[in-house]
Amino acid sequence: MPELPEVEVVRSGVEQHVIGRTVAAVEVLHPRAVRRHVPGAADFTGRLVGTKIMAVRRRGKYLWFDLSDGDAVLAHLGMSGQLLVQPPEVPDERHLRVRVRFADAGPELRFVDQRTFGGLSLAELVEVDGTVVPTTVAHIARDPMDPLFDVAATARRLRSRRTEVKRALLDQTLVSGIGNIYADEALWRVKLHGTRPADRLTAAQARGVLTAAAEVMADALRAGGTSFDALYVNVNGESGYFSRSLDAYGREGEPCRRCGAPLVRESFMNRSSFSCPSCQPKPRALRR
DNA sequence: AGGGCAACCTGGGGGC
DNA sequence: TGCCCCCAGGTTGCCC
Repeated sequence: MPELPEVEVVRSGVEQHVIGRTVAAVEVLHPRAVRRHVPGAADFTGRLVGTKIMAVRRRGKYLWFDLSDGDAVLAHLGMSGQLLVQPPEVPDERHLRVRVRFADAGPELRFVDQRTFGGLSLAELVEVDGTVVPTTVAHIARDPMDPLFDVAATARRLRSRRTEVKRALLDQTLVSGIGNIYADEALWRVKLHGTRPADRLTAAQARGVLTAAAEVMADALRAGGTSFDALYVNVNGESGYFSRSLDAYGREGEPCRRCGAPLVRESFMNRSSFSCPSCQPKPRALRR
């Protein structure tokens, strides 16, 4: 499942293949892929044709293409989305949703998505806090790898949340790019249980978990992006499988790499959380 | 206002 | 073998 590192791998991979190229034709093969583009598929296609791709940018898990007309194509991979650069003669992928052909007749850009949680849309650009982003991304916070990410300020906001720390880490309006996998990894690194109340963390703990998230992401990025879902494939069609195994996520029953205790899996928001029962003790019941 | 949570999807896997 | 149910999970939108 693509989180920030996977999306960055896709961004940097796609960038080399599409910048400076003019869109000649767009084919929407599944309407759900452009459902976020409210004016509809025909509008999406019509406005995209003839524009040139100027840049490929990212914030958190969102990716967008700056266009020569001043707008942008926003892409979100959802849980199974892929952006592939493929020669036109390559047969369509089973779950191909959108195809972008270029005027130079070179490789196409293809959006492939089995579970259809992802999608593309067109948006105007707007400046938010000194950075230009698509209007539909204006509410998304800077991610931990953003050069302008403010650890101290985000830690203060984190400590003001009356919720559990893992919930807060997954809130893209507080800090973006962190999904279920990297949240568990960051919490493991700083020995905090995900149900710890955010407003009971010390300033050092709050800064620590955010810094840990950035470090986990940097490690994953160096390894080419984590993914153990065969659905995730990078821009060249190669699996981004992380050769270095994770410390917490998916390791139920396996020994903690710090203390050896078997990790446990707990249900959380209809999904799974993995943690070390010894290093990351659950908070005692708290009186407020 | 802000937190919590159902709904949106598909395919793989387990149980029977 | 086949059917059914569960599971994975990011974001939105709605409820409280």
